[in-house]
Amino acid sequence: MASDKSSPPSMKNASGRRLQNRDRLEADILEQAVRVFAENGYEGASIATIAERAGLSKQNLMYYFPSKQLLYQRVLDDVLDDWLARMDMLANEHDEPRDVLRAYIGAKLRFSREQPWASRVYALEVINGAPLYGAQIRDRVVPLLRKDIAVFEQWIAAGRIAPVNATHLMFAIWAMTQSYADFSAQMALVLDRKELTRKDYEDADTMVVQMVLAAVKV
Amino acid sequence: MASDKSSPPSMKNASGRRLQNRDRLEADILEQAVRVFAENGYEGASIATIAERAGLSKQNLMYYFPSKQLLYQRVLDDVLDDWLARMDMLANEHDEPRDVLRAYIGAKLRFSREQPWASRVYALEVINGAPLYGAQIRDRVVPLLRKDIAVFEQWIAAGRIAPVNATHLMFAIWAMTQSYADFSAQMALVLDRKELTRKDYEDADTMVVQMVLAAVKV
DNA sequence: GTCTATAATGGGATAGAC
DNA sequence: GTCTATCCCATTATAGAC
Repeated sequence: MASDKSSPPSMKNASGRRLQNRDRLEADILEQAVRVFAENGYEGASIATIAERAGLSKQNLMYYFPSKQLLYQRVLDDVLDDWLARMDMLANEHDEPRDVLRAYIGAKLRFSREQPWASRVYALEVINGAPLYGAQIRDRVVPLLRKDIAVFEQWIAAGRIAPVNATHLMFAIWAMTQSYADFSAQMALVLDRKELTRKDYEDADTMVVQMVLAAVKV
Repeated sequence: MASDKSSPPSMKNASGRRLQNRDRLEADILEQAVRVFAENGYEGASIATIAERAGLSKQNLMYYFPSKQLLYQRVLDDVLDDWLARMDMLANEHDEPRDVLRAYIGAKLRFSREQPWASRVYALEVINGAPLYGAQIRDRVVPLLRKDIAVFEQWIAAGRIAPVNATHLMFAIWAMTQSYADFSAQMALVLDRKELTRKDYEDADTMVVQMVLAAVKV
């Protein structure tokens, strides 16, 4: 096109291309934002730091995200989108409990390993009592947890797993898998390494699966 | 005493009494500080809020704690003092593994229930990578965890519990018990109550003990 | 869409009277 | 030890030129 001169460097096409470009920039910003929020908390994170890491000015960042709170909520939205997509189809009451539990633990641990910042941002929000995001947790996370707990209870009613407190079983699975993101700094100190290795996550998977299956006797 | 006039209202005696008074005030400040840090994170917490809740001016607070960072480190010191005192004598290789594990889980869960703010302040620091307190964790917490892990390993070597990865067993116990403080907001949402009850902690204890004992087959 | 400049606020910290 | 007053800085956010 002849009128390309007034467009940004990488915008070579029409509106589709422009949208793609904007999306790419937003993705860069969000990728840095989740890290900075995880490392410093909401108040401790500064727009300037996020902008600098994403390679633009803070005023320019605020052109894309008009306020810090909107950026933060978008970060949490994306965290939940990713996590819910991974965990959604796992609990099916007709599958073998053993296989479902293995898959569930595996998926949750994989999330902790692949998206530790996402896990940590979410954890920080929950620990603080979810002041900015409680409604979303109530509407999006809690129903999913309850659905999974209901599946556990159906298994118990059908005698397919040992009778345990399904709710606290879910809390236990959540806690153990989540901690490999949230407490990895302390774990690395105990294990005397700079950071957790793939082998550590495999050992974790073995241990957590072993504990859960032993508890429900399958 | 006749010279009481120039002293603070509650100071009725000599230096011993004055010290007691100062200690009392520091304790009030620290009690509020741990809550405010837990609810807002280090950066999100303001000296003014802590001072207001403790019933004094922020300038007056800074007479007792010259800087925010010193106050924060004192809070974490006290958290560790309390926690380490509760957990210290528990792991004795000569006792019955079953009893030691029960006592350990019980003590850690009790700490989550009685000192949720302490748990959360510590968790926030670890999640953020322990930027201000890593050295203390390395020097005070990690050795204790390693000692307990070593006891587990001696039990395994002696055939007193099933062969498991002792380190990850410890991580699992830590994660499950810790989460009843850190994630209680989310748990309360799932359970549809304003906050966790004593009964919830009892159910938690049952579940965690059941999982750990099943995993090590005792 | 990106830049310079700047407003406006909040919070940590200090000075000095009493 | 406590108070009033104030400084100083970081940070969010906006205005307006280009």
